[in-house]
Amino acid sequence: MLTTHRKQAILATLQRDGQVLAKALSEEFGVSEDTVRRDLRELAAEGKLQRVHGGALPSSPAAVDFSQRQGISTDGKSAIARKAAGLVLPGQVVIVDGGTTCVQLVRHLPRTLQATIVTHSPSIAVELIDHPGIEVILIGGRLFRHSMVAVGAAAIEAIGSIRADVYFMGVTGVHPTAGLSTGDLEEAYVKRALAARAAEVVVPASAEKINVASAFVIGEASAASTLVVESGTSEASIAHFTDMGIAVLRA
Amino acid sequence: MLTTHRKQAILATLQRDGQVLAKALSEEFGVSEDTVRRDLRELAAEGKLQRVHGGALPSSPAAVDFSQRQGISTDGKSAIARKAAGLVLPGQVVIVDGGTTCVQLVRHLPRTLQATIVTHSPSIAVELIDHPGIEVILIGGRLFRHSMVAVGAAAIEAIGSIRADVYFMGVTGVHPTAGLSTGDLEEAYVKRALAARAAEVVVPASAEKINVASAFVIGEASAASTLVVESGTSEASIAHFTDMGIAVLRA
DNA sequence: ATTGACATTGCACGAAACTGCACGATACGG
DNA sequence: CCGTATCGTGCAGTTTCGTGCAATGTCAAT
Repeated sequence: MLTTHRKQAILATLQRDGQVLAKALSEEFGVSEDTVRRDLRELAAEGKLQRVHGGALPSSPAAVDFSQRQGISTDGKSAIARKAAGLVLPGQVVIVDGGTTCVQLVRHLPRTLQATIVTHSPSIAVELIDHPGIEVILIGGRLFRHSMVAVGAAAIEAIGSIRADVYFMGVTGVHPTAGLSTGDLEEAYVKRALAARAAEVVVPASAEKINVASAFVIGEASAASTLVVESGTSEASIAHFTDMGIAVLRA
Repeated sequence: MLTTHRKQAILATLQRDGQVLAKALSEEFGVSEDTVRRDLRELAAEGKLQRVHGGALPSSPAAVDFSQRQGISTDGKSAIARKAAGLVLPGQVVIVDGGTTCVQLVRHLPRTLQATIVTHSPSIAVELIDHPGIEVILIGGRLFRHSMVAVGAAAIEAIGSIRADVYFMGVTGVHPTAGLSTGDLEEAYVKRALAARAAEVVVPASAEKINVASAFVIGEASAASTLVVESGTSEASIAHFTDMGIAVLRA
């Protein structure tokens, strides 16, 4: 394992969980705690995180609290979310994934919208409390801790009785050949099941996800009928996708 | 648990409630009171809070988040919730209803508790994000708008595969003859189904619910194995329930 | 192919931090 | 005034940390 990869993984874990423990990291990567401590020290020297006894915390508390917990994120992501939200038509049945981008998306839905929203994310459900016109269908199951979405057999079974017009799928990577991917196997299964039940699959793809392949494959890139990308995305980066017949919207 | 994280959590709790008690914090974090006192002393030295006998107060009164505090009643309801939360034993499978009292309840669960919590309320699920030892099982279904809990056939079916030790049932009325009742028919069905799957049913009953009958009956009062009432509740009001063999705890 | 400079890693060992317990002191309430 | 709860301090056990050092791997120049 490359040192650089390990450091990136540490930062990703930190971003996701809000904290990391030196001991847990050493077990996860199969290296000694000394090596992890060295990494943490160096990352702290670069200002990427804040070193504390036993592990590390984000350099600025706001970084994790706002972008992860409360969903406030970059302008690009917000623009994508707004663009994607505009695709929802009154009366439609819409599936919405968990994840920060999708939380943003439902925040951009008109408060008066009449629609049915299906979700396996409690966070999404809570966001929709004050949308009186929206009927919310919650997919149950075991909650996967990191992303707080329902997964497992119960979720898959419940999904079987859904028939939706659009599915907004959150992914961690969109790659021309490796396809759509995410960081957890169980999540991949659920996303695949959801995609099978929707007439259209829309993937909000912020800049850092384009041409990236994560550990677990959800399906071919063409499983997405539409990609929503940031306005600054280069034409070359998206040419592969348009060639495959995928519609690409710029936010 | 990271020391730094614990201190942050103490400050967050202080911000939310306007005060913290050393004893309560030690139980919540699963550390000795000495450790909590040390934390409080150090935070006081940094000026982050004001140390007082028994706990701590915000350094400046203005620091208290009043908007959040409105939701946190320091009165009987909070005491009931704390008392009820204390009934949960490590390793148990616990069903938690929706409703404000139950949200309070999970907030009082120790952060280090190892347990499985089953809920049909997205709000409860979201509250449990930062309890790493708790596995959350989400019951899906159509979300009943008023109380934001899953109801309907899908919820009933999912409940059928649950087997729990305790069920914390939120009700709007507890009456000696009219029994347990709530304000919505669908909710009544779900609560009945949940009660059937738990070995013990605990009903937190704040003062305004005692001897009240709402529109839809969940079951006989004796369907509850335990009532948790406010400390000021008169002996006469609860005599009927103890006569029925229901345990009554005073918060 | 060999050599040397350099980076990376793991281990050893003393230092520092964290935690819980014991004990006496202090504050609170009746 | 007294009993109880809370507090502060000292101390020991454990965990984590930082540094020095040796072993291993990489890469380029010879």
